[in-house]
Amino acid sequence: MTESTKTLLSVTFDRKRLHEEIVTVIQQRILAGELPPGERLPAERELADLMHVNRATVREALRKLESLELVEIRHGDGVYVKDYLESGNLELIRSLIYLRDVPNIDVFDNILELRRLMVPEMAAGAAVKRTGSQVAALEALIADTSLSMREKDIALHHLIARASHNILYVITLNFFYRLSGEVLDLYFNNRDTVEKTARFHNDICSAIKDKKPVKAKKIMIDILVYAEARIREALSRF
Amino acid sequence: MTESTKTLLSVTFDRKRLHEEIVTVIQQRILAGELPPGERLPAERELADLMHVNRATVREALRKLESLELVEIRHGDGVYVKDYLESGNLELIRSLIYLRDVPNIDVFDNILELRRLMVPEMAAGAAVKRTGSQVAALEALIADTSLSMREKDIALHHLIARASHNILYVITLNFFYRLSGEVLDLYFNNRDTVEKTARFHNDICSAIKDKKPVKAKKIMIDILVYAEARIREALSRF
DNA sequence: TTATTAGAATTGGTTCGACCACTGGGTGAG
DNA sequence: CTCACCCAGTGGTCGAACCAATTCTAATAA
Repeated sequence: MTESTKTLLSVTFDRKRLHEEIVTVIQQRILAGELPPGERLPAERELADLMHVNRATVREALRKLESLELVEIRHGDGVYVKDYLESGNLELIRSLIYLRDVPNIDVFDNILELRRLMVPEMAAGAAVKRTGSQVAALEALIADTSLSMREKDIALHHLIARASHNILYVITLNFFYRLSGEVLDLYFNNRDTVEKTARFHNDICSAIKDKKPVKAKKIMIDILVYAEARIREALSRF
Repeated sequence: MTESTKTLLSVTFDRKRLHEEIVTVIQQRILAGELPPGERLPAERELADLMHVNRATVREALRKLESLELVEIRHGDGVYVKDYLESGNLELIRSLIYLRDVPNIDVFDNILELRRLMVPEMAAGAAVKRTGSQVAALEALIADTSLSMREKDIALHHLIARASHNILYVITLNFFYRLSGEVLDLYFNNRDTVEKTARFHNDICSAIKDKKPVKAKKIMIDILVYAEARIREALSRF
């Protein structure tokens, strides 16, 4: 009996591991501003008592909060809240979206904005730097009939990111996709979109193969504009 | 006697906490490809024996590796290596730069490339969305004489990021700065640069105040091009 | 009185040993 | 051969103890 709460955008919160619950509790309080930067958290032993868990469990939670750059742990001193606007990690965005029960649309807009800036540039980079084998991989992917259009689309973006030879594009793109699972379901649940996507795959692949960065960029912008319109449309239904 | 190793770019590795050393060891082996994706790590108890530490310490290390998305921990099963190119975290970039003893210049180029794409766009966004109080904060910062030019520059970029009203710019920019501490020292250790920076601060501030996004973007591109040239110059001396 | 310093109290870091909870695979009943 | 069950292995949590770094306090010396 796994207690799991499914929410919009398919971010699944599995309340199983105890230390994860502790992370959630403290994280939410920090992001909500209840624990302002500079504030000192109760001692580990005290937190353990307060939350009725073992100190080791609290420590594992603190380890996570530390790697999110939400707190700073000082040996012999204590645990202090950091200003996430100055030190925060991209992973925080995920939590920020779900701060309240309702997804935070502003943050989602921020993500789409950044995506629209980066992804076309990434496509242009791929059109310049792609290797022969990367073109082959793209063509093989497009020819593959065993995948759904959604899987294909994600894999294609991943290949393009790698072809751009900039690992930051690869990692950032993964971040975007990790955040938008369920939205993608809505997006590809549409005959028009599937057709358009297939055409897009062929076009972008050709542009990259032919080393036409400007063309690749334009194609990417077009599909993103279309996709964003669809996504906003789907989101507005909530 | 804190054992601390200072390296280029001022990333300081303090080998103090035991669990952090364990993270480093395993992380390096994963990034170096010795532990390929899908590979199963030894059991916690076994790792503890191998590294001559307690299991609790190993667990804290695994917690960190998990939040770096380098491994997946399955209750009752084991710990498995993930493909960091498909799941990795931005924080990984930091480790990737220092995989070998020598900084990885390719990754550094990747960062500069992304910065050059994002920061001008961020400036343009700020010129459109900035509030009155944000302009006031910018002007106050420029007038402040108690800060070094370096501190001012970082603070100014931070303010511009916030004025862009896109939290992803804020967080990504922090990431860039966290990565380039020592390079900035080299950069601002130059009279010409300091003068140019002061002028830049005034120009970009005016453009944002006057709501001239195109102008703000151009100013930002100019200074970035100049800065990159300086940085590469400094780096080439190593 | 003021500055210094030794030590006590606090807090994070690590260790040990035990038990719980989930998984996967093997084993025996049908 | 199939399936249910069980058990060994593995991660998750617990409790208590001790080590190590920091901070605070109060006694001491200038």
